[in-house]
Amino acid sequence: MEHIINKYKSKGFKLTPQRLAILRFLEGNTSHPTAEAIYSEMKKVHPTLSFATVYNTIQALKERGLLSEITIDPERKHFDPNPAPHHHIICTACNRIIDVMADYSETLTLPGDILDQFTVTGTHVDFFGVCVDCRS
Amino acid sequence: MEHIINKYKSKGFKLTPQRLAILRFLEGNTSHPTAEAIYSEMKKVHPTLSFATVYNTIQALKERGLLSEITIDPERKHFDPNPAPHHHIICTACNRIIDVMADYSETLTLPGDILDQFTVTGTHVDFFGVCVDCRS
DNA sequence: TCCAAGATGATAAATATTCTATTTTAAGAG
DNA sequence: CTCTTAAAATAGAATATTTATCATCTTGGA
Repeated sequence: MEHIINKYKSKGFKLTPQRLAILRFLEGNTSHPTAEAIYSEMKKVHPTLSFATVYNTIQALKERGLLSEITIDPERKHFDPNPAPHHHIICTACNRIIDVMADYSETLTLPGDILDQFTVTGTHVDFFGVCVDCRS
Repeated sequence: MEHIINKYKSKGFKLTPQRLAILRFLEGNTSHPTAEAIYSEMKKVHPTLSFATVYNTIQALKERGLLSEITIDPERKHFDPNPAPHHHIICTACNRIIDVMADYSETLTLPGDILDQFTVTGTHVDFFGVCVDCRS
């Protein structure tokens, strides 16, 4: 846990117990939690935690490029603490989101007329499907 | 305009003036409006229109596969009346969304472990960039 | 140990969307 | 053309999500 403290202190985070709990929860987390999921999980450890603190921490992480918003689920935003570029697949039945670790950057070329209009800064692929658990 | 009436009647739509105005506004519309944009545009023609009617019509169109939700903009949902599969690029400065008419279906192959877990039903590519107007 | 910047938490507010109940209307039957 | 009924429209309340405000408290460096 020491390395987490150093990691975020070096990024300019002031580390309070609440914030540290959130950072530890997110570290290496591949469950793509919603703000609500983070909040209710943290409530167990810090019952006085407020939603504002969750959103503040999310905001601080986003500003430093350590967390990204996932919009694949139209119902609500999910968050992903993995800064490595990757994609996602969502089960349209249970809304579970799984990482898709593949690099499509070479194949996703834009039509010429759009290349003239835009300077591209990023790409993200959303896959939709039904997972084995929901197929039965 | 006759063909719009027939098109939607044959799909089981009860055509009220408000609904018809929304359908005409969306027909061939590539501006990817938000619910708010549809509402304020329709207000000009039907001042008594309520937001519920906008959402009801959106819902009815979605159920019939004639409208899809676009989640590329984390701020709000946009809607696209083009049922043909395609992708989008958003300007991260002005939030303008443009269609990307390209077929990547051959190149977007999933890693084997995910193919075992999911039956894929669809794919959508989000491109992020800055448009010429915002670059200056 | 002290201080200032920044974080917390309660609350209010803004935004987006859905729901409820009532009134109105479209469209087919007769 | 009128009647009937299912569906749609409306207003407004309700819910959910996210942001803002502000007084209080805490972290971390001087």
